[in-house]
Amino acid sequence: MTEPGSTLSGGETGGRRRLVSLRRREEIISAAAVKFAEKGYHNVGMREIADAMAIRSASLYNHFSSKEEILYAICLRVTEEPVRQQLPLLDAPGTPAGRLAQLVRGHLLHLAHRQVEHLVGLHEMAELTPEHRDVINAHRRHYQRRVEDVINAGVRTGELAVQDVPLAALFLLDALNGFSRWFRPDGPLSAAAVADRYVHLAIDGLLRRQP
Amino acid sequence: MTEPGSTLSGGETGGRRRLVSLRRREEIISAAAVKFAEKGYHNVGMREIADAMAIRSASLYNHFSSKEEILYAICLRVTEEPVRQQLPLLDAPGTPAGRLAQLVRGHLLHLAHRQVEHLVGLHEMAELTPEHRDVINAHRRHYQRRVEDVINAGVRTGELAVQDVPLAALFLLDALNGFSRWFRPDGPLSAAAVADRYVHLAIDGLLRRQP
DNA sequence: GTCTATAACGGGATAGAC
DNA sequence: GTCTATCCCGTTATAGAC
Repeated sequence: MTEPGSTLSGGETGGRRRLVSLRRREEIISAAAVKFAEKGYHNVGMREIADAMAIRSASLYNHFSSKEEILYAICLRVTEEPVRQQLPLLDAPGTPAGRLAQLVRGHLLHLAHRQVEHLVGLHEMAELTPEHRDVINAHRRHYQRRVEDVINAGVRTGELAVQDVPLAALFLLDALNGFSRWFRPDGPLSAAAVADRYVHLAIDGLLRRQP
Repeated sequence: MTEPGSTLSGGETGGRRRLVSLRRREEIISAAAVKFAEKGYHNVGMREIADAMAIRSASLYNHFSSKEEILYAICLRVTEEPVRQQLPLLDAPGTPAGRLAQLVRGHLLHLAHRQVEHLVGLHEMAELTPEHRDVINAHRRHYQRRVEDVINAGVRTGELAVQDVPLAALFLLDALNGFSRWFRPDGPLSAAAVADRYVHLAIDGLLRRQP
């Protein structure tokens, strides 16, 4: 009645049932992400994650079949979620440069919104199983490809001037993702303020829009 | 006679003695860096590092007092060494933009030359003791500060046009450092070829030299 | 779904002979 | 400086009661 198999994680094939259990999963993911970001994946035990939830470590195995599954869920949040939430910005109306500007902005805001998860996802990739790592890398490559596509579109319309598009995309995405490592919500600039300036640096500078 | 205290690591205060022992240290650092980059710091045991050197794990403690000291030595290679070897490029003759271009090139070549060490240094910072982490961060900040300085100099001469210099420096350095994560020596572009294009993207694009 | 209790394992580090 | 042998501790994960 209360749903068996809730420890099975990956597929998420089912439908609308198991509401409470899903909530619990999300809470565990968030709590674990904070700890992992703070101290590193291997310096956080299941006991410590459980402590943050005020339960015992054994109880975590009702929601995840292993510690690695928790890490995998965190990594999905910062790869699959941007694919679903940010990439549609590239299909909106507007010129390629304008759509790319919106993506850059959305990308940075997502990095700020899910900062701890991004920190974990960037640093702990090596701890995933090869199968899970492949899935994560596929999401990343998909995202990167779409960025290359819109830059190419901008080059065709003459809005952008880039010689080596894949290389420029790498340059850009590395610059953006670095943001999650140094941004502090209580710092002098808000995420939105940084986003404004990064959009200007990237579009008007790096990729050179012709006026 | 053969030097006591060779297990003491940090200071490096001494002079010219202990030649053999230093060689051994360097070999251990290199071997460990390869393993750490491959599998992650916590997935490599002292036994595995020792295996790569064809000695027993206990013998490693004649050269380093702990596993963390090995990691610290790796991190120094990619923070202290660039400060010593790359920053002098900023004191060479030439315009600010020209000197910065040489630094960008030298930075990327160093990232390629010491790629495994950079991968470790970027990913395993959390495993250092707070004291060691402070030293590493001080080197990083020093390097970053010098980059800001040369950009400021370029702005003053009118060669460069940048509104928020610290932010542009972060953008640039994040883009450059990302290179070590995706570069493959056996890939289509050599490190020098990437460096050429990155110099162009950074100086002529991002920071906009006036012709 | 959570608990107590514990199994099973591997890690870093040390002692002391040579 | 390297060896053999071992200590000591923390880890993930499981068993089975409630």
